[in-house]
Amino acid sequence: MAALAPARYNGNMVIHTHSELRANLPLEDDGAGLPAIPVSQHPVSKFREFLDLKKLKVTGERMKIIEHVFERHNHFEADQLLQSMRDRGMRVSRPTVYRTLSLLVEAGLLRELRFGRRSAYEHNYGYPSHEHLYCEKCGNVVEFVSEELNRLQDEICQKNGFQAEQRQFIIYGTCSACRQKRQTNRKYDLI
Amino acid sequence: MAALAPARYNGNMVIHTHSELRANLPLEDDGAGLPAIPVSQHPVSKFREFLDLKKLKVTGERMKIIEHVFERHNHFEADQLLQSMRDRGMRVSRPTVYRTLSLLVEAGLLRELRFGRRSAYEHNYGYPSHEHLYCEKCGNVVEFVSEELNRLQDEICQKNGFQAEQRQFIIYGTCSACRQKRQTNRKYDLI
DNA sequence: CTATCTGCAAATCATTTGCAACTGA
DNA sequence: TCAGTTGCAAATGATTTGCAGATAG
Repeated sequence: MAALAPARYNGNMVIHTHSELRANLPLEDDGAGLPAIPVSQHPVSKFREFLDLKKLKVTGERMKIIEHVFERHNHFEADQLLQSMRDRGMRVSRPTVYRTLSLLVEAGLLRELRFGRRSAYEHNYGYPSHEHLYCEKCGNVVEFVSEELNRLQDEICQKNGFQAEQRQFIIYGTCSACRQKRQTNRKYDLI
Repeated sequence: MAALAPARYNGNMVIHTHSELRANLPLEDDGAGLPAIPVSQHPVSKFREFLDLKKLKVTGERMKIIEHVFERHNHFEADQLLQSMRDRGMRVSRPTVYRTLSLLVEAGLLRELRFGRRSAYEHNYGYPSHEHLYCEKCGNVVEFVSEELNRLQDEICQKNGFQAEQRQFIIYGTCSACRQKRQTNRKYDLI
């Protein structure tokens, strides 16, 4: 049994909705993600509201970051975000990226994930609550939604007088693609 | 600081509050917990077997560490383990602690947990698989067992062709004790 | 104006590694 | 004997912080 999440998270996402909502989706997905939740405000205006409330400033850097982050639905790490912004010619410093990510989490716009030692982030606004299957071989992530899990959590929290703020349910293991690869390798080994 | 709540039993769910995980606190624990699983071998002999299989050596340091770790059922971090061993006059270096913890995880004797940035460890041999409620206010952890969750995991993995190696289900929030404290404070605020 | 930001360089902090001396099989 | 270990000091790598100059409101 390997240590927790040795593979570096590669930002690839394969999305699958748990069957309570949709029966057997193909494992490969177009990357569009789970169906978006209709929200009344754009994340940017939500963030402006938050900054206002906290008496913080709406700066060019903060706006560049949030716009970049909400362009696509994917998981990313601080460093990947920085790199991807720089690739597009947007100049921001690493500390500012970290500081802004913290604000976005505090504002409820992003959710922080810990697959491994580094923090990963994903949209928390306009995107349904979901869980993750993390492949330790290739670092891919599969998302799934389970109503049953919500129910189970409510039940457990109620019994313990616990007020849940958020949860992290990650199943670590080997994805179907990597299992097949392995199977192939095994055949070669046997020859 | 953290008063231990008594173990509580709720139908199928067995709940137990563990001692606080903060790095600055001693490794004290009440030693209770979920009911132990009967196992045929002592963890130490299991470890010896593992070392043998891997052609690794049974050293004094490794034995000191595993004996210390399996004396009590509690969660601990690498640094706490080191400190607690030193307090008892056992000399081991930090790198050796880290290296041995990795081996114990690899051998299936310990399970690695990540509540925060540091890794925490708990017994995985002779102790049932369980989940955690983590209080963000006081750092206390409540363990619980849910058969339903096992079933749910199997179902999800089967549907995704995913081979689960392990899982981490942590609910973050506020425990009942801290909620009550807060309630009390709130009353004062209102006066 | 001036409280808040930003970027830089340096600090932090858990964890890991290179290496020379040691030790179990 | 000698492959595998240990402890030390130093490296790593993600994240954070102090601070001087920049900027939003």
